[in-house]
Amino acid sequence: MIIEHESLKDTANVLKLLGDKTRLSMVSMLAEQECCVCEFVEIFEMSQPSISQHLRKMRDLGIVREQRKGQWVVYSLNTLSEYYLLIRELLKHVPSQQEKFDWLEKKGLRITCY
Amino acid sequence: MIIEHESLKDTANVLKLLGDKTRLSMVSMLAEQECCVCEFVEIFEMSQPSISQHLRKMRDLGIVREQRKGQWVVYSLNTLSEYYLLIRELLKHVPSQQEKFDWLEKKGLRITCY
DNA sequence: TTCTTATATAAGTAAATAATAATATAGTTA
DNA sequence: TAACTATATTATTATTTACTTATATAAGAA
Repeated sequence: MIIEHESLKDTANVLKLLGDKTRLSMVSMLAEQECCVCEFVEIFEMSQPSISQHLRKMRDLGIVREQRKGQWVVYSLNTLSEYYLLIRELLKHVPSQQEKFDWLEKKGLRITCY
Repeated sequence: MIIEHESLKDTANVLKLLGDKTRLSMVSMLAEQECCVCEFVEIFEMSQPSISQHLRKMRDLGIVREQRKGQWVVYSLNTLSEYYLLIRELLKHVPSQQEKFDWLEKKGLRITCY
């Protein structure tokens, strides 16, 4: 398979963005399931603006996409991103985040209406 | 193939380190050929201490290794690093740095004694 | 030994980043 | 409509990072 190279600068930008354990965990979660902002807030025990800003950075690079569903904004991995393949490969080196979803379920904090 | 997962934190640290275009370019070069410090200084038009500090960070994480050869210190990719596979995969998303070696040759700055 | 070249380290500074607090916006419910 | 919940944005601050200058170390040459 021939991979069309991203530029060095572009790849560095993606790595810098994912070189943060909160954001890396977020994309890893999104690779498993969609997730809304308030769920991230609970999971990471971090202020809502902080979560929102992490998501914005990834949105700005086109890595994730947002979709409003009623009162919630649901985020998902943007499979059409030029960096999608790179990200999928990176995530092979990150353990499953399933336990975070399990924790949300257990606490009754999972938004299940979508 | 089963990949033994690095921890999320470890992977994030590697990505943060390589999320800098100078360091990403350095490892990409080292994946092609060994290189000494003074060559990096010429290539990146950056002060020697700055180059040295970039190398140190990568050395501290075990990504690269150093080997003194006479008056020079030659760096290479550490193929025994637990992150070697990850790094190889990342580098598929970075264009070849061959032209940098070509430029060194042309300028007569290539250290060829090793 | 002294001089030169190559590299590393330490200290200081400027820029970038991540977090918080405060505020604004948008949808939902009463 | 007002009140409430979810999310985004802005401004500020603290921390981190990358670079520079100055200095130290180490090897080779004179």
